[in-house]
Amino acid sequence: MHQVHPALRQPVTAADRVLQEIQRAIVEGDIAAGSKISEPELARRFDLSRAPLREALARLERCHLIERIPNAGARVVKLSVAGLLALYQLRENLEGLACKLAAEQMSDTEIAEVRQLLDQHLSSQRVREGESYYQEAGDLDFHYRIILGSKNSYLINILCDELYYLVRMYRVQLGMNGPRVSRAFDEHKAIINAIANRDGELADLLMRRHIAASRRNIELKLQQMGS
Amino acid sequence: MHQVHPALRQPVTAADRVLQEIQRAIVEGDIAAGSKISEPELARRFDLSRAPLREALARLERCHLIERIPNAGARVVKLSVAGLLALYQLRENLEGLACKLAAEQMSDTEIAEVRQLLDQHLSSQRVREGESYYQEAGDLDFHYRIILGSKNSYLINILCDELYYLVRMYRVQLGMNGPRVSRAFDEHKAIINAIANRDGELADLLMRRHIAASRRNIELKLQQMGS
DNA sequence: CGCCCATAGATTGTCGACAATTTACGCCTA
DNA sequence: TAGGCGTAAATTGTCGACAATCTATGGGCG
Repeated sequence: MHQVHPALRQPVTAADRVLQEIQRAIVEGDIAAGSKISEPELARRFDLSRAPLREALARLERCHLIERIPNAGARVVKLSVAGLLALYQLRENLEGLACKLAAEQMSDTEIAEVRQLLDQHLSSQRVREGESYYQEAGDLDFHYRIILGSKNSYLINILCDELYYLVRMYRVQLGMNGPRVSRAFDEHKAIINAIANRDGELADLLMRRHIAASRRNIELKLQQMGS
Repeated sequence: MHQVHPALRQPVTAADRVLQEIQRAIVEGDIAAGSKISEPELARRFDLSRAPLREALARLERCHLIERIPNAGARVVKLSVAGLLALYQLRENLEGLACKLAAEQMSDTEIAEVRQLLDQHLSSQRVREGESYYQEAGDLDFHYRIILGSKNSYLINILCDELYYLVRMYRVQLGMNGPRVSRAFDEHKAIINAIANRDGELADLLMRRHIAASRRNIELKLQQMGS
């Protein structure tokens, strides 16, 4: 039996469970962005001691959802245009690389499975027109598959474990909707086609554009909010 | 007063201190690659309780120096050709990006400081011909400056906090020496020149080649050892 | 003889309390 | 009234002990 990647490992310890709960709470804005994290309060709220809670906080810091200062506590990260640009700058590059590697590394069956996934999304999208949650989940699922397809464990770790929660936080709290939703499907299709043709260079380019378009969408929302 | 980057923050807590000690021990092979980490043993050895030690272990996992399995403990990472390739594949891309950004973001004074640093290295190299430790430290210093020059905090975090200890581990344990040492200086010079000319594309290319050359050097060593 | 299972030992995960540090408040002073 | 200082409260960091889980050894069974 081969070891599954930590990113999709199910929680076994109390720290794992509380981590997932707090992650969800922060990503969905249930715990407000910029607010202070109180260890005693969270410990009471989730009914466990501070030891596993602190373990969870360490991992939250790892995925950039909180910022800790020694002896002074932790704060939930604040969303900003500058932060979004820095994050997506990196994402464009890394997921572009993931595409290039996936074009070399993914097996034909893996590629077929991703195509099947896209067809599945397309049909469910026709039914639930404009339903942004499914789009969100479907988009993530697509990106995950490509990233895993790169077969580079360090790259997988950075994207799936360390950056994606923050990406989701921007997307959930600032919303992705409008005409982007339907276009994203076409872009996904073009990307997997390039990978199927083993054209890593093109897949890289298309993924960068895909992510840049997504960034502009959120950037606009952020600026609208700011004004 | 603005906040310094965590990468060069000095230790304030016991967990910070023991982290640095264990990091050094693993990187330099003082704690053997592939060996099991025993929490009680390390706690005795560094004369502290398991709480700060576990905090340190969490961060060691973050920079890929150990691998943990829930309820089963931690092992020091094993060096391998496959791991080296995956790591350097990522490094080429990320430091290439850092160069591109540095060409846009670094101030003229920052660039001048890096040039001064290189001159300094060159003169000290002439005196200590072939001294690999200084080369090692100097090379790291150069790369750090470029990375910090990118001004992208996520990129800085990944390279300086999460990947560089492992890079150093490969370099220290498998050694960088021979003709590479003197060539690296010239390559550094060419890279900072490209950045000074605000030619991000060239700086990117040169850095990728620089890192690829370094990889081949270590790869050779690893294969010699394996046979 | 090899494989499986049970038990004993050791290790990791979790808990509650104490120590060290930071933050908040009130007081004094200029 | 604004600012600085000292104390008190709260928070974080650390400790030692207990509970849950895994590993290893030995015995039984096919």
